Amino acid sequence: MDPTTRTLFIDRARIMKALAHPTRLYIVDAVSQKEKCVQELTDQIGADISTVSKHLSVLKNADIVQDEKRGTQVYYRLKFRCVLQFFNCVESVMKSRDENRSCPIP
Amino acid sequence: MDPTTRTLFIDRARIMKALAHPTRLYIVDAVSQKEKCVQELTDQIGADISTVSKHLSVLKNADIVQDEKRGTQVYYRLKFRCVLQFFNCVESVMKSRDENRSCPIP
DNA sequence: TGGCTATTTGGCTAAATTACCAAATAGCTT
DNA sequence: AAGCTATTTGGTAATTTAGCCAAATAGCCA
Repeated sequence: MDPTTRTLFIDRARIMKALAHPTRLYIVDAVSQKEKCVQELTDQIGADISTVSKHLSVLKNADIVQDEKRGTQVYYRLKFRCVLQFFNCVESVMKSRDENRSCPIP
Repeated sequence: MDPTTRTLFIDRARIMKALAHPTRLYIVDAVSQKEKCVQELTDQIGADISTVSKHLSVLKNADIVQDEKRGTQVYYRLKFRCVLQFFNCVESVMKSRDENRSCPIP
């Protein structure tokens, strides 16, 4: 594979990786409707706040979310709405898996 | 977070994880146009064939690709075209990163 | 300034992922 | 059956990731 192509796919994977964790997918969903601060998200998720903060920084480094400091709080919101379309497709894939799981016995 | 929601996001993440690797993203792209056998993909990728085979099985277990054995060869093809839309969005995200990287000096 | 709240960072351990080699399996073909 | 080709599986070492705790930082407000 030529170096340019290689780099392209490495870069794409970097962004996909940022989305490849349940907590981070939850965050994307949560901040898509309305900006949320770290504490709010932590309450909903139920993990250590440092853990949530780190997940947020992963998403931020991938340019998937945007942050804005207001007072002592930091609010996060989704930067690219198109990420939400992923869910539709993922849902289709999950559905097909469910359908194939059925094993009718005569 | 309630257990049902938790499960939903874990399941979604399972599929995203399957897509979170440069080689696997390359494979998705490659088999989207035309089915390919393991050897063909291996030639293009330039890794050990066992490595490629394992990547393929990750994609297959996530229901992203489909395989079909013909003779001694196994052909893989994309099962859900919608996965290709991911690339468009990922490209947008990458573009925004590039734009912000420019640091004009007066 | 000192105290308070919100968030991030550092350090550490446990778990997951990846790549390669070697060996096993599967399906021709002679 | 024996040999050949294509693919998968098992084993292993190196790297990455995730989570928690503790400590550091940042911005308010008295």
